[in-house]
Order: sequence, then C-alpha cells, then structure tokens
Amino acid sequence: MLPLYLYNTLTRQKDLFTPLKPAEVTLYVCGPTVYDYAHIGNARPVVVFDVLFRLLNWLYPNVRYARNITDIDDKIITACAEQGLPMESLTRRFELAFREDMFALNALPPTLEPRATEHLPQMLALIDTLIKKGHAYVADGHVLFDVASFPAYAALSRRSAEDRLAGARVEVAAYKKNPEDFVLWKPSAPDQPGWDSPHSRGRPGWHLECSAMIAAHLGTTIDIHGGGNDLIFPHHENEIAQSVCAHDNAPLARFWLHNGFITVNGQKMSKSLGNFKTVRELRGEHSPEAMRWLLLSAHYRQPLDWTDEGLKNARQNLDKFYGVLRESESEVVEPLVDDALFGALCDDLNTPAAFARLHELAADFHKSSDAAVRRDIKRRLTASGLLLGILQQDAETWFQGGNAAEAADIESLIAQRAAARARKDFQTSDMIRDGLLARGIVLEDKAGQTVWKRA
RNA sequence: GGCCGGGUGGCAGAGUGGUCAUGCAGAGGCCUGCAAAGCCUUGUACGUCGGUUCGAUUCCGGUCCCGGCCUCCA
Repeated sequence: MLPLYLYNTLTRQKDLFTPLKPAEVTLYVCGPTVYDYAHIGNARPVVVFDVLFRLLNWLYPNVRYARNITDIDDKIITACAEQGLPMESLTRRFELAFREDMFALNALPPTLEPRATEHLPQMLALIDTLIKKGHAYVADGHVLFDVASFPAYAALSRRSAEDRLAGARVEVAAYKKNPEDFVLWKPSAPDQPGWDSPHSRGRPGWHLECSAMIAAHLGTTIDIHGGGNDLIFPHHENEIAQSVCAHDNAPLARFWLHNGFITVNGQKMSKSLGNFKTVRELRGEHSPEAMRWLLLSAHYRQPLDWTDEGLKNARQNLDKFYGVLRESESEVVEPLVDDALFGALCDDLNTPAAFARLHELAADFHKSSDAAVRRDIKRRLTASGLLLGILQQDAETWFQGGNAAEAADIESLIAQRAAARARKDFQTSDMIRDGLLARGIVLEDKAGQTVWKRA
C-alpha cells in the first residue's frame, strides 16, 4: 500500500497520513448553508474531498465521512423573512438542490449528512459542559465562549493574541468579557426561529454545530477535517476551542485540510460583480463531467480560475479519454490500479499530475497495436476514472448524448455516405459530411468504420 | 498593520539542485480520397537583486508585484 501524504494546515507541511484506528478513517468536511443554490466555489471542496474520500476508501476498509447541512443560520432567517417562507421549506428545498447538483458532479454521497436542526440537544449539552468547565459564560441570554480560558486558541491559523487584537475591527458587543469571545447561543426575537434552553429561547451560534455533530457521529478526535481555506479563521479555530475544551484537551482533528478559492475570469466571485456562478446554471450549459475535470485540473490548495476556455479544454481532454474507451468498447474490463496515478493522488491529491499520467496512458494506447497492451491501458483508465470520479459514462453517451431519434437519422446519413465512398463518389460523401458538420456533428473514419460525436 | 499563500514558456498548470512535466494554442510532417481522430518533430519558461554550490527555476536572504484571511463566506 502506497503511503498517503497530506498537507496539514496544523503543521504546514505534508505529513504521512495514518488513521487513529488502523482500519477506520473519520473525515468531516464543512458543508453548505442551505439558503440558496450552490455556487461553483461551494462545489470545489465537495469535489476535492470526494476524491479524498474515494482514495481513502481504496486504502482503508471503513471510511466514515460526514458533511453537515447547516439549516439554521442568520442568512437563512433573513432569506426566509424576505421570501415569506417557513424556514424548513426553504432549507429543505436548497438541501435537495445541493444534493442534486453535487450528484451531477459525480460526488459520492457522504456516509452521513447531519442537519444542525436535528442536533439541538447535543449542542445544548456541549454548551452545558463548556459552562461547567469554566470555558463559557452566560450574559444577557447569550452564552459566550471565553477565549481567555483557552491559551492554545488560534494555533491553527498561527495568530498570536497581539496579532488578533491588532486585526480586530469588529465592534465589541457590551455583553462580551473579551472582544474575541464568540457566541455559543444567542436569543431569538419572537418572530425568529428559536429553541428553548436554560439561557433563553434562542438558537445556536455560528460554529457550534460542527463540534456537536463531529462528537455525536465521528468521535472526540477525528482523523481529517476539511473545508475552504477561508474557514481556518475563525470558524475552525472556534470549533477547535469548543471541542478541545469540552473534551479535556483531546484534539478535534489530527489533519486539517483546506482548499483554495475559485475566481471567475480572474476576479473574485461576488454578487456585486454579477459573476456569481451557480452549479445549477452552469450544468445547464456545460457537461458536469467537464466541470468536475476543471475543478480538479489545478491542485486543490491552489487558486483556480474558472473560465470558458478552461471548460472547453476540460471537455477536449475528456473527449480524448472517452475516445480510448470507445475503441473496442464491447470489451468489458476489470479495473486495474495504475501505480503512477495512484502515487500522484497519494502525494497530497496531486490531481494535475494524475491528469498528466492519464495523457501518458492515452498516448501509449494509441501507439500500441498490441491488444493486450491496449486492454491493460483500458483497465488502468477505468480504475483511474473510478478514483477521480470521471470517465464513468458510456463512451457513446458522452459523445452523442441521449437523443435516439436524431442518432438514427445520423446513422442513416452515415450509411449513405459510406455507400457513396464505396463507389468513390466523394462529392456526395463530402456533402453529407459537411451537412452533418453544419448540424454540429463531427465524423471520424477509422478502421473501416465511421464514428461520430457532437462538436 | 498582522497572518498565510503565490509569481513557471502565448494560455492553463505540475515539479525538480545538474536528461521530458502535462494539456491547449502555433509551426512542420506522417496517416487519410480529402478531413477528423491519432502519431512524430518543434519552442534558450521558471518576477528581480544578491548569497550558498562545481552547478539553482528548485536552498538562503533582500526586493518588487499579485492574491486570500483578519467581518458572513467553500
């Protein structure tokens, strides 16, 4: 078994990964706040950590992967008020949309998708523990985490207390003992959703659900915690503070992984710039598989620029591999793990290097006329596709799409063209080919057979 | 201001102390009736200034840019 190295934000280096328990891996990734459609930036961690999930599943017999659904949050409350909707109808709708979009991107469902609203008792118990242990205090119906009680605070982001003070720009609420103290529980106005608690009718604070759900489903210390790099501070710091203080200094996670951000045409996505790209909208215009390819075409920690050219490139690349799989398609092959590709993924999920290996395999395929060699390469491509979550479609479906009536028409024209070519009537055969091209159909003559694809 | 990344050939994007990343685009060729696909060939790339070294894009230091976080955010 190849060793897996992962870049750990905690140590700022690639560390050899081994799970706490030999045969089980626990993975938690911060999931969506369900108040709107997922944008392409939301999709990056989903796809990146999906590759990690697939890789871990290959390496370990039991991987438990939890990705939370944040269905209580001030943004949700605002959206509901604006749209006049009950909270649950809004959150369930966008939770479903999220699942559909991520499914389209071929991300495997996590083992668990716990909802915040279904873990109020656990969150309240956690608050209770923190108060009892002297890490939290009640003020004005709020419960606040006492940052001063946790000297190791902000170790993940490596910010000293002075640095944090220097950077603080937020107005300090009067009920806070210290500016950095963060809310574990806050009171709700009568028209806002709330739950009864000893402190007030209110709702959980920002970071609490992750700590509570990790403890409830995965354990006190998990192997890997993932999310976008914007979450390092303060979200993950606060999760750590809550969990570590509640659990007598047991670490929350051993490996912290963070993905980089996406820009669109070189610009940060923002609603004011109007360049906000939702997965839903994009997958109406582009192949979701090409989107996935593009998402994996840069290393996950690097920034990724989302462009039409990148999508076009992704699609062309996929054409190449489906072209290989299309040849001798009737042959069903057993997947065979390619060590070079597997090794690239084991080196901190180096998907660009993995893609380069894919190109090498395709070139070897075309250069060889040996059936055994070609079969071996197909097996490797198939296994690689399984790891990366690509190349899972039927090749003809990839190239031709689903329209059976049109396909029959095209096949009939191809037959007419073949007849014309047989009698060396190239004028007619070229006319048919040009006519198809005008319809966006590209023909390829190979080995006495003509195949077609959509341009 | 503090913390953290990054500056690689026309573009995208890996990586390494001293022979190739890879893909797209471009040029030439092979194959093809012609194409398409594929194959072959082709490009003095590593912000800048110093240092270490036999040798640095790769290590160290300075410097100039760019980006992210510090406030809701994947």
